[in-house]
Amino acid sequence: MDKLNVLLVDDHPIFLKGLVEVIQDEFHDFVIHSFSSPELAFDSAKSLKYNLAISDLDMPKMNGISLITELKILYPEILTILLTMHKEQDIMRSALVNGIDGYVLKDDVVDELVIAIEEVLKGNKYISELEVINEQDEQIEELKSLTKTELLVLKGISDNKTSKEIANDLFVSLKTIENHRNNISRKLRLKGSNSLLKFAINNKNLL
Amino acid sequence: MDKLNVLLVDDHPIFLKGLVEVIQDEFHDFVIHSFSSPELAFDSAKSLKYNLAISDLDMPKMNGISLITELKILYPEILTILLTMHKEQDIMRSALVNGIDGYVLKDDVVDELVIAIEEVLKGNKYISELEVINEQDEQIEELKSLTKTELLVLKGISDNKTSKEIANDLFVSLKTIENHRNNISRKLRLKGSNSLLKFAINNKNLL
DNA sequence: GCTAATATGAGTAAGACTACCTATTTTTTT
DNA sequence: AAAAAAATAGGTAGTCTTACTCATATTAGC
Repeated sequence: MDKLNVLLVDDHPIFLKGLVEVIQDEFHDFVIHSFSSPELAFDSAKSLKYNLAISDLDMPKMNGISLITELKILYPEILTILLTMHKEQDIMRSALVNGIDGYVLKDDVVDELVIAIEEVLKGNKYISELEVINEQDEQIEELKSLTKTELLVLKGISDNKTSKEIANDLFVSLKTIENHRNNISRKLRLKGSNSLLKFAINNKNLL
Repeated sequence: MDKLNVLLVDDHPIFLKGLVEVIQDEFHDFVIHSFSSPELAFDSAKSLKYNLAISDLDMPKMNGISLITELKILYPEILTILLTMHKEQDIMRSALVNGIDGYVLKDDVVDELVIAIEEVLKGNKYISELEVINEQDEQIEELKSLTKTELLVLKGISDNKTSKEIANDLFVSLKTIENHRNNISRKLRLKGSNSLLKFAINNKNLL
């Protein structure tokens, strides 16, 4: 097997170093060139033909998908793997649409990345398994089932308002707000003292 | 100079590998033991005395501050450096309150970590982006005026426990916990419905 | 040893939230 | 137009939290 030129890009220098180690340990026939920015990586790709590119998704200025799209224009046959913190399905799907061959979650174990590289080299696609959905994620899914008014109430709660204050804000009765609270709690499967308040504070960023 | 036992903890295996490389490259007299979870790290610390501990802040279950607090109980003279994505002031302040010696942002360049280690070994404190830290937020300052038991109660509240549950945990009367809550609220100048709960959740990372 | 701080526990009252109900009006969907 | 969903509001009971007061035993500091 010939030597393969491998392009490695991550803006976190320490992570990048770990990445080089992990990959070189496993694939002795790789000639790895690592870069801490997509711009430097792309510059290098202008003068050196790469067979495989492995890039972080979230980087300043140019993101991983843009970089890989550019690289594909230069070398249409280049194989590509994206590394990311995101486990969202739509980003993954978007990655595949953009001609990415592999998609690996950053906090997965080393084995996962190795398998991904092997599969991609064989010509297959590889996508990290979706994380098991936990309780919290389920609840966030349920957020979509809330009505406009319920979301308004939840927003009020997350803004440290009492039911009485929210009632005054919305010009309705305290009892109406209490009913909304109950309905929200039922939809989100929340039980017990102040569980709704806790949820609202912890998910303030979503509201 | 004697060999130094260094404990390294990060739940991202690839980053952890990079970390080992970077540190070993620079400090040849370090005997580095790396772990992917605070629990494993702490178990190891029970049978081996470490001189320096470098840990990620955000990890599942036990966080970096808790780990380092526990390690300090075992080895009061241990030097400690926290790695984190967060540049928030309150977390940094909390780190300092908890006796952490160094605080380095994960995406900083390698040199920064090396400098941090060198400074901490000299007995100095090292904090990334010093200028961010300034004394504001009186409430968080007032945290220092809380007694041990009051902090325990506050921790319980931030862990979503009711007064009744905390009372059971600590084998005291519900009334005692209610009194502690009142004393805490007075010290932190908190007033109104569930203000203590809101404070506890919002400052969970400090407790 | 004396004093202050801490931890413990109780009494009482009020306010807030939860957890069920039922019911009417308004809006949206089919 | 009929049916479904959403918003409104009230009842009742129970739990939890806040906000005071007071009291006592233990611990820590001077």
